[in-house]
Amino acid sequence: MALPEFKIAQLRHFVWVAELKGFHTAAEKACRTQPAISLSIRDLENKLSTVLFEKRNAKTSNTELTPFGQYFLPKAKELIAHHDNVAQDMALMSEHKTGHLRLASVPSIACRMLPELLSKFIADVPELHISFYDDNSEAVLRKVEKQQVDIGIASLPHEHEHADITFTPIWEDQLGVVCREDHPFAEVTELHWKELRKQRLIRNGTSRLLEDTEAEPLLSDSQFLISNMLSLIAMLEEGLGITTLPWFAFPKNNSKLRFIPLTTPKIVRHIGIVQLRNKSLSPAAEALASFILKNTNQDKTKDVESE
Amino acid sequence: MALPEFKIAQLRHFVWVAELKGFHTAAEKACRTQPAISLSIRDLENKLSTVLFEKRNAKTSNTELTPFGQYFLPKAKELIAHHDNVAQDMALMSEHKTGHLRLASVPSIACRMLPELLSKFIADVPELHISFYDDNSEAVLRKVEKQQVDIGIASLPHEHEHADITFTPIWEDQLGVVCREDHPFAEVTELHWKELRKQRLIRNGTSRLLEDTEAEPLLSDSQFLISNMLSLIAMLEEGLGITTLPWFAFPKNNSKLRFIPLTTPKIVRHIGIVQLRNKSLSPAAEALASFILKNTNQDKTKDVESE
DNA sequence: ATCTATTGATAAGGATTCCTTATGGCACTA
DNA sequence: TAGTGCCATAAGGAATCCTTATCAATAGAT
Repeated sequence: MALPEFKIAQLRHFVWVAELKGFHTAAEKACRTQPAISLSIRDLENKLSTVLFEKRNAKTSNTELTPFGQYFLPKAKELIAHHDNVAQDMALMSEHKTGHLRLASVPSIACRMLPELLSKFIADVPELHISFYDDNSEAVLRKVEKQQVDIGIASLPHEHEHADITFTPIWEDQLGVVCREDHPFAEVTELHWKELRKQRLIRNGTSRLLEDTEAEPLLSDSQFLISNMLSLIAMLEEGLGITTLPWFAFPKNNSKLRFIPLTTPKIVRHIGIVQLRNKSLSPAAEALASFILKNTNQDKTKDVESE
Repeated sequence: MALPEFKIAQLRHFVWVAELKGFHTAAEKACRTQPAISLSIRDLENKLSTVLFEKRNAKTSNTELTPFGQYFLPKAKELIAHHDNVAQDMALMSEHKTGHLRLASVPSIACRMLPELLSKFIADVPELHISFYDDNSEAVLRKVEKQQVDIGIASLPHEHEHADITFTPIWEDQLGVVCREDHPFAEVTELHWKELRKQRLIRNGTSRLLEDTEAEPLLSDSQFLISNMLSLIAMLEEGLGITTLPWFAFPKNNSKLRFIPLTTPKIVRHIGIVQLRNKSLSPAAEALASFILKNTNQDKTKDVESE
């Protein structure tokens, strides 16, 4: 005979009848009528081709298990417990309350936007584990492609258009000039690239944003390249020169430095969420993506213009 | 939301689709049509409120799991395995191929009938564990009452009628006289109790069967009481005297001794299966009981008369 | 490019299962 | 001997499952 296939509800009914010693109380607990429980138990007995409960001709009016039923009871309970564990686990998982979320982001967003976003996001999901990596855009994209990360935050260079990657733009990050507060530029509100030619310009990791723009000549003018951001800031504070930075990379609350938008050319990099095309996100990643989307839509451009 | 309740078949479908990488092959394996599998999976996805399989716009035409599905797969497999373990175990149990059977019997049946019966019974149930006890009828009954034993083989004294015990008679065991082959009785085919009065009668554990019969005076005539059966036989072989024994207690294949039925009074003890009333037997015990019944019905009386 | 074969999704109907209300039978109680 | 509490049974409706038939999309072949 083929192995029977138990239904979880059926097993629950059995356990309840056994433990509450009665069909009526079990029916109550199961939110069913008593005949439903009767049929359920009978079906189970047929599957096992054995009787589970003694016939009630005993003096005690309680329904009692047969030896076979006693043998079955603990196993049924274990099976139910196992099922419920899995069900609960999967429910938590699909409500992204648990699981593992791997995230990579470019440093500027990581410093400026993510701290607040992530702390809000994880506020009500204490069981969710998050692995975070920060790196430049290409590295972030690479991690996404290699599935080392579930979701990435980066800008999308043109050479990546071909890849199996979906890009959802979120932030617009405008390039500007950074100088010390006592620099003549500190007082102006916008700058033309040609105004920079007389200045001592320090290149940095973000300088290649100037490539393919009319301001490209600045790159060859430049004498310095400082790729480490902390060193760069220190040099700028020292008055060694000026540099160009995207707004998000400009350190927040820095009192010694000023950020002046570059208006000609206006260079904007679009930063957004990067994920593998044709691959669904885990519920947690999905939740984070929509959370970011929801919590940034309204101030997408304001962030750039304000302050 | 209440926890979802998975169906085992549904989980199987999921695992098959995942492992065979396709709905059609899974449907084949499940002996269902492809739409059935589609619906089954969709139902599961609704329960989990998540998608399990990537949409098939990928270049590879194989259906692939989502990360969530990958996380679910091993758990689903474990749950199915657990279920099947229990189902298999219970199936074996209900076919009495496994489990534990505790049996007590009076020694005569234990020696004369059970060896053959049990060896036949266990021939095709190698996983069944049997615990066997032999003792006199009262002790057997006590073990049954105390549920130290699932089933007993004994005769039912009158003082036990009241108890919660069911008795199914199987064998009729006739009392007879045992003497050495060179004794004058050895040649006769039946005896009257009065013929024993001139003999040296040895009492034994079974002698109380004579109580409440017209042959009761024999008990007070008797000079010896030997309760150990082996010693008793040795004494008889030595020609020390004669005794009364039920036929089943008379050692099989003993060439020195003879058994002569006592015809007046004809004393018969009924031996049968003893079990607790209102308590079902385990499948193994049930099987043994009906096995014994089936394999002894036809020669119930023949055993007593023959040889 | 068109055709074909294969894949999964969808719709509609029938079959099955599940659960309900109503009722029956049995044992214990008063 | 009627009453009460328990489970079993019967019959009908509701929900579920599974089928056939069809669609839509893709990949490979001609």
